[in-house]
Amino acid sequence: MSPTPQERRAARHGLIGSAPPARRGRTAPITVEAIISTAFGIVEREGYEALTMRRLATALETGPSSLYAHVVNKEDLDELLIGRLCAAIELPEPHPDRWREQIAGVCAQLRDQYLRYPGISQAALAAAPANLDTLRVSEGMLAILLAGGVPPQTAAWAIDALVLYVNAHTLEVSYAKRRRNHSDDGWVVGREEMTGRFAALPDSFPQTKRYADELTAGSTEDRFTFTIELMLNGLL
Amino acid sequence: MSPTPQERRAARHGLIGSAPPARRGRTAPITVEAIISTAFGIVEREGYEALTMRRLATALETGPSSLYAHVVNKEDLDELLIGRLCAAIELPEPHPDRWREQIAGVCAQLRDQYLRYPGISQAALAAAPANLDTLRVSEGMLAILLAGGVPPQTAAWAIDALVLYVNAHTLEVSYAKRRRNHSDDGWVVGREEMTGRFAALPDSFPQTKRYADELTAGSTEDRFTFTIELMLNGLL
DNA sequence: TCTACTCCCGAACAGTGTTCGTATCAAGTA
DNA sequence: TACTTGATACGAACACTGTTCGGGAGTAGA
Repeated sequence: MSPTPQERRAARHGLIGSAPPARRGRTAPITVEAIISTAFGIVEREGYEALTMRRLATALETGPSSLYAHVVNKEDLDELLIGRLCAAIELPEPHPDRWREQIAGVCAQLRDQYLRYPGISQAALAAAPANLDTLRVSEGMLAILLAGGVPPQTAAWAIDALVLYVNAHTLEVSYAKRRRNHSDDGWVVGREEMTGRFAALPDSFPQTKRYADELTAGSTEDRFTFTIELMLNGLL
Repeated sequence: MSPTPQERRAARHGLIGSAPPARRGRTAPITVEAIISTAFGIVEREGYEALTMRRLATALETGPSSLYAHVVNKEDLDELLIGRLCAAIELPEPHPDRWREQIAGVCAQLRDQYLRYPGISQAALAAAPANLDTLRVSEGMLAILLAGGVPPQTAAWAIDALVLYVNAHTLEVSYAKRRRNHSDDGWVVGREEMTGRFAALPDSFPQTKRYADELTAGSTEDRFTFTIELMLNGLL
């Protein structure tokens, strides 16, 4: 008996490994691998919101129901995607003196991956956090922090905070970019117009008016590194 | 001519205030106020994912299309909800010596509001960040940080980081709770089973196995205050 | 050749947000 | 009083979404 998608999912969560199934009489057989790669292609080109089962099926030249032979759910597909995404993260060998830049580097890798596939952080936030691939990067980050002399309890909680922030930050950036592309409304505005709008606020916003420059300063990358460094500062 | 929903939205984003429309021949006239309050009721009882236009319409004893006379979009409705939610935040008078607890208190208020309406942080993350109500709490937090002696640029960026983390944290907690309620699968497990599962990992996860206790330690509230304090530590 | 067993997929179901055209009703005006 | 005006409300429909079911197609083994 061939594995049901549920069994595949269980195998992914556990440690069982099975041989891949043989191909059939299609031009390109539908495999979990093919599903994942075309899904990534769709997300990279059109964003995560465009990744629907139908869109994915037509990209594979088939119907939506064919996907459910290899994938339990859309939720399951999302889990596969973020697992694959985490598997691409390179974890450096922990070096006690360079723990800060090493952690920052891993976070930057995560950010780049998430931004390469816009909106996929939504799936990352919703996904079960016990996936084996996500656990791998947690393990790597934990090793770096411990090598740097961070206390275990602090390190454990800090990792959660860091990846949570990376997820949220990339999600917000993707939303902002989407809003900018869908610029049907005049709501999304540029930097200088934002400053002017802050300056034109009623007097019940004194600080916001006064520090409009600071509030709108910095690229998204600046804000990202600022926050990461901010969290890293308190670890020792 | 009565205001279209678009005009209402523009009025909310700007500073124009208009008189409420007169009521009609319904038992309870359908107003933006009624829409918001019943929407909050639905989210509080059944979660944000249950808040659909149809569900909201039937709760108001009408059809889905009737809502679009008062609300532009579902996105617009979401914006209204998080605006209302932010309006309920009490901002303390800044006290230079107590800026840390004051900021932590505001964050805790935000967290409690978000957790009271599970899943609504999703709307908060997607919403345009320039809403007047959200700007009010930003103004309040900025005032507290400045009074505490935090440099303006640091304060401005820290506020973004803080509210972003609060959003992400509450969203994750809501997801976990939903997963626990929908416990059709046996995937969601308790604390001790989580620890055991970590301990049973393959040897490629040495640190995770070794520090399984630390990784699963602490309530969600502990982790929340830890991260907030972590970020606050680096501000001076 | 016949059977068993995969894999695959068309059709349909129950949802979702949203729009269009129309009906209903209060107020203002001749 | 009769009539227009204008806003409010809503039924029906459209284009989507994820998902399930029953059967079709084709290979592998007996």
